[in-house]
Amino acid sequence: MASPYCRKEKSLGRLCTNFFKLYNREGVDTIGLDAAALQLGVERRRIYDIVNILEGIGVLQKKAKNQYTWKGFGAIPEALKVLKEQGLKEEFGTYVANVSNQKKYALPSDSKTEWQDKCSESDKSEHKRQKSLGLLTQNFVKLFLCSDMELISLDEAALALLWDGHDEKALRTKSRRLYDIANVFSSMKLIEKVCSEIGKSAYRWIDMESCGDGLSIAPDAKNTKRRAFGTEITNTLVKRCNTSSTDWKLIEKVNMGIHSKDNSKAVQEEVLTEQHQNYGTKDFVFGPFTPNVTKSEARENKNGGQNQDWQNLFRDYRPQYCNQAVNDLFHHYSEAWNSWYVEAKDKQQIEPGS
DNA sequence: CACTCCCGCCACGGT
DNA sequence: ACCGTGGCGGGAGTG
Repeated sequence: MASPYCRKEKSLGRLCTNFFKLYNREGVDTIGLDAAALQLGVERRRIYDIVNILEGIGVLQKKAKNQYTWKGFGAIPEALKVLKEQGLKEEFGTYVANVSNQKKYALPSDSKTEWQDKCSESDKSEHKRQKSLGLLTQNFVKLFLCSDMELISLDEAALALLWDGHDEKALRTKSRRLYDIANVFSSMKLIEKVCSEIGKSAYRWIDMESCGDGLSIAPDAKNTKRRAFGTEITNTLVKRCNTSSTDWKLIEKVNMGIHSKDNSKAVQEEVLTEQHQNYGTKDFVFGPFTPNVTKSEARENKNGGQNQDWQNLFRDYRPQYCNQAVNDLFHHYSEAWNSWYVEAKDKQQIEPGS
């Protein structure tokens, strides 16, 4: 039912986690934005945020209108490598260093635009790209990969990447995007938030190779707040102020094919083919194969026995959660989905016309 | 109060 | 016109 508003539940980081739970598995190739929004229970606008950030690090690639190709975590290392090369060429490291040393005004605006406007410019779409979340994401990554700074605060990142030399208010506005990116990255365990005693928080890049696949749930000895991917994949659809007004009716309609917009058919098909869960009630559950695996039997990853070479994992292109329990869960779902799907298909043939 | 960042308005470009 | 996309910043939530 209408749960009370909880900001954390609605965070981009959480959404991102859910996004992965939904798509980071075998057999996923194309992602439709409508379906994603429906299944994750968020507005379309938020999907754009996630997608743009993920595209920046190679996890997704735009395929067509409304559609993205899922490249998966396996694509990250290569993307990072490219970004690092670019960044080194553009001398990102020195920029951050300057910023952190001299605080403001360290970055001559012309030299900044030098690398921000690397490619052609002048044309409008390029200008737009310069301000895009995707590019900011990539530049943010470069800061970490190309400087030898252990910790980078968002302030510093903002100064390095967004400071135009005078407009402080604009800087604050643009900085909001860095928070977005940082949250997504945190949920992916690409970076980690670290608080100094002064209360200042900064981020540390997590070297993926040094900790298993970097995307799994860490053994977590320290009090680093690493997030675990749970089993709930919808963001609660409770608005900040006004309660209710969830779209479950719409979801049901789409699922049942009685939505009246012309693109409903497409959406419906998308949902039908993509969704490996089933829903129809307000409280999202995993449909006909509700997990009976709350505590999965496989739990032998104690000593990080799987921390072998994470790149090997990717080599056979089966980037999965290193966490066995989550893996098993997905395996369970896809199995269940398969059987359910076949069953449903048969039924449809028997009673056509829905 | 400062920091964080959700939310949705609305501009813009493509169809 | 309409729709997909996504920049942007107001202001709510949090510590």
